[in-house]
Amino acid sequence: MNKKTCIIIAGPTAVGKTSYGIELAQKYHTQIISADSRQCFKELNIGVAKPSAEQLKKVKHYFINSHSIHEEVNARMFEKYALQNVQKIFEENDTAIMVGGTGLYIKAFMEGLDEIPEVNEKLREEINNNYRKKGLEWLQNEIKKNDPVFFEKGEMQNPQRMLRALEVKLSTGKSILDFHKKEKAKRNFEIKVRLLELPREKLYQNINERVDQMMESGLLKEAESLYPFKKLNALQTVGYKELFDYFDGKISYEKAVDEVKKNTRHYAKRQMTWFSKYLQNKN
RNA sequence: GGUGCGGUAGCUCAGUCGGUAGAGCAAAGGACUGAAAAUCCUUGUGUCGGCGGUUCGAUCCCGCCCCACACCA
Repeated sequence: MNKKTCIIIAGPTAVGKTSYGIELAQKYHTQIISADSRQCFKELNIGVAKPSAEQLKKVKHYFINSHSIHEEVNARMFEKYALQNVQKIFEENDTAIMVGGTGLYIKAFMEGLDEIPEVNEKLREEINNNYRKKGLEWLQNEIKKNDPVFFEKGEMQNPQRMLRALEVKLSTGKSILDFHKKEKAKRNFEIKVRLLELPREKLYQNINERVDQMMESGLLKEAESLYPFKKLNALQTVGYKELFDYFDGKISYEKAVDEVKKNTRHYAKRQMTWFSKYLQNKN
């Protein structure tokens, strides 16, 4: 009996994952699960370099336009979503394709995230509000008082991690770091990885050109329509937040476009760092 | 042509009352378990415009030259 296989295509933004993935999916007559934390939002189009309507017609994509910016999407949720849908693909195919640049999501799919109990919504809000009012020092002190393990080993300058650590500790009584000791999850299918790469210079050129194309395609208008939602997590996104700053009069239009290019380059670099650590070409 | 103000890290500039220099931004590297296109950490040697002079010692003082800007002719 054939063993089911998921081929994962990963790599930095603007390296050419989308078209390569579609090519491969057509070859295997199968479907694609996107692993992109922003392309899943139906309200975000031009700025996230989503596959075109034409491309989406050629091959069915899961996790594209599947969610709204008003919903909460995260790595845990993606893991479940992707596992469920990869099984669906396997019902009719021996091969499934995953395409994406969100390293944590891919890792969650491959190895699983450790089981951590749900955190009470009110507690989360309370902690966030306190942090907003009282600042980093307050957060550091709270961690010091409540979670000595994290205080010792965690990132004590990184509010996002600290906020998460504190909510976990306060709601479970255990340090988040103590949840991280479990083994990697086993999957009942085979995983192959194809890491796409380009010389830095070429990649950066692609990025700069693509941003110019996005602006020509009407990204400014798209961002304008999303401006009312700029506080949402989904819009903490390169290509939008810079234009919001322009709308707010903080920077000029030219500066905003330059910032989009620069931040996209930084983003690509972070992806490359992540992938070089967690993924190798496995065929 | 004259006067004034400058020429210091890729960019904007600070500074050294003379002992070969430092910030921000850019750039590079790294981390990463429910915000991950997020968030955080690390990294600064450069003929201090050129040539002379003074000095034990000049990027800093003096002279000349070159370049940029502003104003006056």
